[in-house]
Amino acid sequence: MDPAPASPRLTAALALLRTRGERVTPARRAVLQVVDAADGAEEHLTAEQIGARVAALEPTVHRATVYRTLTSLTDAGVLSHVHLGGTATVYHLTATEPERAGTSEAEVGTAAYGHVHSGHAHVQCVECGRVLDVPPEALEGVAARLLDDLGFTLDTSHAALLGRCSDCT
Amino acid sequence: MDPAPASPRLTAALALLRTRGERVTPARRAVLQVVDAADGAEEHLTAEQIGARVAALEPTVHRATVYRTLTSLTDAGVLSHVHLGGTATVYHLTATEPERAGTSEAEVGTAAYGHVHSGHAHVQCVECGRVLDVPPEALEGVAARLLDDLGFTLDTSHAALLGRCSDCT
DNA sequence: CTGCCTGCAAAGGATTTGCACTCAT
DNA sequence: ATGAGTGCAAATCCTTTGCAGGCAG
Repeated sequence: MDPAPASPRLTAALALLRTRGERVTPARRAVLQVVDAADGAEEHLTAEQIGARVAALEPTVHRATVYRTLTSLTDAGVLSHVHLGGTATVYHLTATEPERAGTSEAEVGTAAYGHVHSGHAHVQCVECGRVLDVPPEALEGVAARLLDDLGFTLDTSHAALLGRCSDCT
Repeated sequence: MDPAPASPRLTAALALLRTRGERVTPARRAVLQVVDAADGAEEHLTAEQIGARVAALEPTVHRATVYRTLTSLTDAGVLSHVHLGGTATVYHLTATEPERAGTSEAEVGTAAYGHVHSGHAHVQCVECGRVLDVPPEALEGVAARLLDDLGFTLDTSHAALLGRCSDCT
């Protein structure tokens, strides 16, 4: 009856974690669960926010542990982070493989573009802070050019571009 | 005999400052002088670094004042900042008009951070931290697309893109 | 069992704020 | 003169670290 009995991505993450020789503990499970849930809701959480939710979910887990966990899980490749607005760093599960979000993405109408995960790039509104996902292909041109001209390999999903969203223009 | 008797840009900045109804004080002069000097050297300074240099230049100016000054000068439009690597925020004079830096830029300096100025976009190497300038036009494609699809107005010079430079690939 | 991971608590570093005073205008 | 700007110092905020004990493997 629970809506999300055990996200397949969460399971995969835990498996990967063990593969990497890391231990699976309650704290790590809680962190991954929180991040996975946020991913599903297209939310971008900072270390602090993750800490808060973990605290709500598993009060025995200490803040410090959350920070250490985020670091080790990222090192292990289970988590990835994106730098937003030059200020915040948000975490998400490292998408092992591109998933097919059932939703009809590609739409522009409302707010977001598509979903989180994989190689998405991000843009953030400097006014309202909202984060929008951008299909990686949107940056292909720049990426190619940077590689050509500067030999610079662009990581399209590591940092957010800034600007103003339609609501704040 | 001083190498930089009084940078025209510094003078202009001070003038603009007054125009905006802001007062010209020793502290602000010092901050602007430090930032202008760094600009000339194609350096990117964080608030903290600016604070350090101001302290060396004008020991009576308090750290807190530097922070407040950076904020007000930015609000006044005299200074602008760029977010690097998603972590650091660096300041530079707002280029009132595109200037011709005598130096042969476009090239990657030696170590540290590189470059500044007007509408340049920035890319930063996640490995060595080096910052490269990118002509704004390189992002025109993305910018157009974001505006079209999302109504998002991209600010190409506000945040740095991340990746790996040729040396660190 | 062994040592990786955790809880706790205290340290740390960067930025901010209240308040009274000073100086630019 | 008059209030924007400043100095000082304490207060925050977020994150990290040293240690001893506990649990995963």
